[in-house]
Amino acid sequence: MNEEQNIFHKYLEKHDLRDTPQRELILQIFLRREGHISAEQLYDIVKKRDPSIGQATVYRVLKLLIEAGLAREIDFGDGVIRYEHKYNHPHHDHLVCRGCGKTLEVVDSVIEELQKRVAESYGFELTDHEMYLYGYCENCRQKRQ
Amino acid sequence: MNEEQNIFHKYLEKHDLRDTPQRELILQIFLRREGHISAEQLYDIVKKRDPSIGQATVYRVLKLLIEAGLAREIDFGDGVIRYEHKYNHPHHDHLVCRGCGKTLEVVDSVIEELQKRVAESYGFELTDHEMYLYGYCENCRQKRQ
DNA sequence: TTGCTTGCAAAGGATTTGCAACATG
DNA sequence: CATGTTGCAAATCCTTTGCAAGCAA
Repeated sequence: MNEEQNIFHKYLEKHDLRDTPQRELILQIFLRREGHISAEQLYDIVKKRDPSIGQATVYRVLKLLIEAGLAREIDFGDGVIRYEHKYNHPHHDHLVCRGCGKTLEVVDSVIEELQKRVAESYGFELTDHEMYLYGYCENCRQKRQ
Repeated sequence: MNEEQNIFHKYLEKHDLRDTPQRELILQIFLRREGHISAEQLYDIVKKRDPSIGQATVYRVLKLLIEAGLAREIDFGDGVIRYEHKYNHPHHDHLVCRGCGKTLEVVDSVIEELQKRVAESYGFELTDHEMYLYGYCENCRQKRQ
C-alpha cells in the first residue's frame, strides 16, 4: 500500500468514515493519473472499470481527497474545476497556452517571496495564492505568425 | 459625455449594433460603481431604475462592455464572475481576505517582470495573467488569535 | 444493528439561448 | 423596413443534495 492510500485510510478512520470499494477505486484511478483531471473525466474512466458507480460518488470522493490533503483544486476559469495530486507535489503555479490549452507547472521562489512581502505590506498574512500565466507556447506562436 | 460612453458608442457603431436605452442605463450604472460587481448585483440596481429590464440583458451588456474594453472579469473562485472597470484602470492583482472577504488591488512591477521572464523561459509569450493572494487582513488576524 | 454510503434523479446556482414581439437606424 | 434587440422562460453546464436502499464496522 502506498503512502497516499495510507493517508486516505487514516483520514477515513479518524473521521469515522467507511472504507468502500467505490472510494478505493476512485482513489486508485485518481492517483494513477498525473496532471489535471476534471470530475467528469475521472468519472468517465471510473465508469469503465465499474459502470455501477454514480457521478455523485466521484464528486463526493474528490471532496474527501481534498480534505485528506491528497488533492488540490485548480480553476482555469473555464467553468470546470480540475484536480491534481497534492501529496508529495509541492505548490506551483500554472502556465497556460491560450492556443492549444497546454499547461505547464511553474514555480519561482523569488515571486513567491515577493507575494508574501506584498501581502505583508498591506497588513495581510498570506495563506496561499493562485497565479495563472496565460500566453502562447512556442508551437502556437509560430502558427500565429 | 464621458470617455467611456464615447468608447461604447464607437464600439456599437463599428459593429453595427444599436444604441438602446437599456444599454445606456446599464453602462451608466456600471460606470458609477467602483470596485467589483457581479451580474446579479448590477441587475438588482438596474431593476430599481427600470423594472422592465431583464436579467439576460444585463448579462448581454456586460459581454459587450468586455468586448469594448470597458470591463474586465474577475474570478475569485466562488462561482460568481465579477466585473470591474477596465478603462483608465490599469492591470492589477487582488489581495483577498479569507476572513471578511475584503479585497485590495495590488501591483508589483517586479513580480510582473518576473512573470514575463518565467513564461519566456518556457518559450511562452505572455499575454496576461491572474494572481490572487489569499490571506487574513489585519482585522481578521486579531480576531483569530 | 447502527448509521455511513450509494446511485438515482431532482435540485441548485450562474449564465446562456430560442423565440416572438419590439425598437433602432 | 431590415435587422438588431429585448424580456421571458426554458435550457445549459457543472455540481450538490434528498432519499430510500444498501453495506461497512
